[in-house]
Amino acid sequence: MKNFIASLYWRGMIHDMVPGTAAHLNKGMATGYVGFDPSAPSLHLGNLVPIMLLKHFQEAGHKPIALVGGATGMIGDPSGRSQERVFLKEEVLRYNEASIAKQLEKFLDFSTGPNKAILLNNFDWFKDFSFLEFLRDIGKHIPVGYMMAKDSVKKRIETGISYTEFAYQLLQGYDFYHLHLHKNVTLQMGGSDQWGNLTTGVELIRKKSQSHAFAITAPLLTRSDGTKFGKTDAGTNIWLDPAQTSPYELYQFLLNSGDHEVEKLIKIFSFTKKEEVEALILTHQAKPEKRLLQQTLAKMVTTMVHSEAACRQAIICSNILFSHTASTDALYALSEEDVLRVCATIPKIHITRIALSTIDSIISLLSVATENLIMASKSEARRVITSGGIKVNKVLITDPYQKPDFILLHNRYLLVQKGKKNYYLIVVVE
RNA sequence: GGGGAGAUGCCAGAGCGGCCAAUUGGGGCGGACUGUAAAUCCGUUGCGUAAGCUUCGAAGGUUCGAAUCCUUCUCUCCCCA
Repeated sequence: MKNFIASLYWRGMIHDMVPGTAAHLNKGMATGYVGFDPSAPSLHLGNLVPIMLLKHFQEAGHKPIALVGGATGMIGDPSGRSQERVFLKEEVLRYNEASIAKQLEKFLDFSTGPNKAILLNNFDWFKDFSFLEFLRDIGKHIPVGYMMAKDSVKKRIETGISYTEFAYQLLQGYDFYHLHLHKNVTLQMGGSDQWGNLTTGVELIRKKSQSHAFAITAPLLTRSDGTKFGKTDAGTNIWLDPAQTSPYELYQFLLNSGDHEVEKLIKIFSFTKKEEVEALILTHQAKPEKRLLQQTLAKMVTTMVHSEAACRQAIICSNILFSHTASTDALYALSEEDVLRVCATIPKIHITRIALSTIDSIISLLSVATENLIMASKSEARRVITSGGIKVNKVLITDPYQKPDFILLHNRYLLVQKGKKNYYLIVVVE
C-alpha cells in the first residue's frame, strides 16, 4: 500500500481534503469513486485530472469506481454555472453515457487483482427511487440552511436557481451514501468545484450510517492566462475522442504548453517517480528551448489517451509539418502512403480534377473552389497571400493571381499551409 | 400603469446630414523576432483583381445626398408607482 496522499500532495493534486482522509487510506485498501457527467458524448482533457486521481488511486493499491452520472446528468450540476442548465434529451443522455463509459474503460484496470476497477451508472439506482421515498429517506437529513451555504447555490440565489438544480447536491450526496452502503465506498474524489457536493455526501453518510466517509478535491487546472485548461484558443474543448480531436491535435496542444504550466502538468499526468520528474524539470529549466518537458508530456498523454501507434504518428506528422529542415524536396520524396500518414489528421478538402483545371488563380483555389474552408473570402485569401502567409507544398506563394498549376504530390495532393500552424490537404478526385 | 435611455461591424464603443465601409480599444488573422513559447513590434480585419456593390435593430418617408432627420414597428435597459 503506497502512500497515496503524500504522492498526490507532491503532484499538486490536492486542493481540499476531509480531515482524517490520509490516516483512513493508510489503514489498508479502500474503495473510492469519481463521478463523470454525461453532458457530452466524449470526455475532454479537463476530465483527465479526475481520471488521473482514480488511476493513481488504483496504482496505490486502492479500488477505484468510475461512476457515470446517468441520473444526475438529467438534473444538471449548478456548480460553476451562472445560469440554469438546459436539459438534454434522454436519448442523447443515454448515448453519451454509453460512449463515456467506453472511454473510461481505457484508463483503469478492470480485470485483475482485488482492487480491479468497477464502472457504475447512478441511473441504475435512481430510476426506481420514488420522489416520496427520496424526500422521507434522504431530504429529511439535510437542512436547507446547510444546502444554501454551498457556493454553487449561494452564487445562484440572486440570479435564480430552480428547485431542481438546488436539489442536485442531494442526488450526488445520495450516490455517495448508496455506494458506501453497497460497495463499501469511503472516499469520493473530484475537481475543486465539486467540494460542496462531496461534503453533502459525507454529511449524509455521517447522519444515516453513523460512519465516516472522506473526500478529496483536486485543483481545477487553469492555463497561464487564467482560462480553463483543456480548451483551445478558440475555446473549444480538447476531446478524448479521436474522432473529435485527433491525436495529432492533442499532441500539439500539449506540446504548446507554457514553461510554467508544463511542470505542473507533468506531475499530474505521469506515473514517473518523483526523483525522475524532478531531474527532468531541472534539465528542462537549463535548456527550456529544447522543450523536453513539453515533448515528454505530449508523448505520455497522447499514448495514454490513444495509443503508442497514434502517438508515434502524431510525432512523425509534427516533424514533417513543423521541422525547419523539412523542405519541399523532402515532401516530394514522400511515398503516397507517407503523405497520407503525415496528413492523417489535418483537414482534407476534395476537388475534382476538372474543377482544378479551370480555376484561374490561387485566390480562387483557396476560397470559393474549396468551399471557403481555408479562406472565408477571396479578399481574405488575397490579404493573407500578400502578407506572405500561404505556402503550397512548402513553397511560399507571392503572387495572388498566379495560376494554381502546382506539381501535385503523387499527382493528387496539395499541401496548403496557412500561417504557421494551419494545414490543409487538397485532394484531387476524378 | 407613469417617466426616461438606448439598439452601430466578432465584442466594447465613437460618429449625429455629405470629407463614413464608418475614429478608437479588445479580439481575430498574417508577418518579424523566437523555442511550433512568453513579451514586443509591424501589417490587416464587409464583398469585389478594379469600377463598384451591399452594411449601422426592422419597414417606410424627407433630401441632390442619411448610420445621422421624420413616422411606425420590434427588442433591451433604467427610474417612479
